[in-house]
Amino acid sequence: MEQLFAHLSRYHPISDAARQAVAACFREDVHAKNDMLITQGQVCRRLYFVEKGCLRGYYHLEDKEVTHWFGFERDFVTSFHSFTTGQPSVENIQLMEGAVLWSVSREDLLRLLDTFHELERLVRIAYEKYYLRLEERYVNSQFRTAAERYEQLLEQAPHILERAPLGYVASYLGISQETLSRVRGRI
Amino acid sequence: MEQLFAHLSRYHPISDAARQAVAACFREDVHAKNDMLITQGQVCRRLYFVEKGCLRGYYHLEDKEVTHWFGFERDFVTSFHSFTTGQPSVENIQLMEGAVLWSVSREDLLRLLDTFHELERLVRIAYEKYYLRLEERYVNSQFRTAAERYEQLLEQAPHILERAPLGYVASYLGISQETLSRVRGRI
DNA sequence: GCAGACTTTTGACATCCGTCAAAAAACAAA
DNA sequence: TTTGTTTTTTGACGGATGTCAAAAGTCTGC
Repeated sequence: MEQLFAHLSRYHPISDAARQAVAACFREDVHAKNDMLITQGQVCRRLYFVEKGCLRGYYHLEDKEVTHWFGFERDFVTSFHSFTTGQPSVENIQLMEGAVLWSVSREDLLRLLDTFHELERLVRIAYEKYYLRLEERYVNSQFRTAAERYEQLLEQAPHILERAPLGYVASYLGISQETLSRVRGRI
Repeated sequence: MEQLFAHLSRYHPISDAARQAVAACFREDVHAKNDMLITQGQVCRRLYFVEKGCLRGYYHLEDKEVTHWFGFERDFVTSFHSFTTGQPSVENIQLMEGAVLWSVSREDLLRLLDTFHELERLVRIAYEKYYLRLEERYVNSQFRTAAERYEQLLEQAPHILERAPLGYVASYLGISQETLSRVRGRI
């Protein structure tokens, strides 16, 4: 829980009152490797904070799995579309390692944002950062060769390569596993 | 200005007090076709609302221009990275048609969000929607052929094809102009 | 240490798409 | 209309990358 607060205050300071309210809403869960947090078709009702471990979000395209994000320590993860709209998730969330997660329900979160302007602001700022991250990923994928994408990842997120199998990473980068393997061998 | 309020209240209702404060901060500007709103290297200090007209954001990659978004009536546009971080913009914003824009400075906007929790919430909700849009674009670009991307655009944003030259659209889709032309001929 | 499962690499081949160059078409201005 | 400019199309070609298939490597549990 301390880790959660430490991370939250990097977005925006939190008063004691808000801190207590947050503490009352978040709950801790332990998950085993390969557990599914959310399966496609379910509604994702919770937002998760990763204290320990890692997971991935993936969807099915034709008969393949496409991993479109990884979550590690100090990341917030959820099926964002499902969580914000209440519609069934198109993606699956799977534990890549055993993990300790803190989570809050959509209703509790909205109540918190309603009560504490400072938390609404914190979330607004967090969204800004997450948006920038996604935008950067988008720009870095368009018009880049397989080799360039791999090198970019190696620079910007080497931990992904250390903790995720190549097959997942390949689809994350938008290339085939075979191409990624060859690119990697060449460098 | 009425159009701006009408659009804002689609995200979240606005009280009279907030409405007056917003009205005091936004200003109207008219721009001519091909005007540059922001050039790469400048800091983008304002957020723009498009009342009439259209524009595009693009950046340079090697010796090409890559258009990475279009803005039309009722869109908010800015160089998001520069606007939120205060760093020089990597992108250029150019008018594709003469336009009527309403804009607010970063300082005024932050003051508004500080004073009115409801506006902070409105922005938080707007960010959610913009994030989902970007995410969808991202997913729709990865692992899709040129033809699929074009068809997707034809379904989801035909107005882009009606108002932007093919060259801009091609880079927006992440393909070459020649390929887009061929794809288009085949359908 | 061995069997079975999963992951990564290697090879052969086809194809989509980018590039370069030129023609055609559309548009604008005089 | 005529002329010049910009945009779009067409053609020829090569290369990067996907696909299929099999081999090699790694990991796990008994």
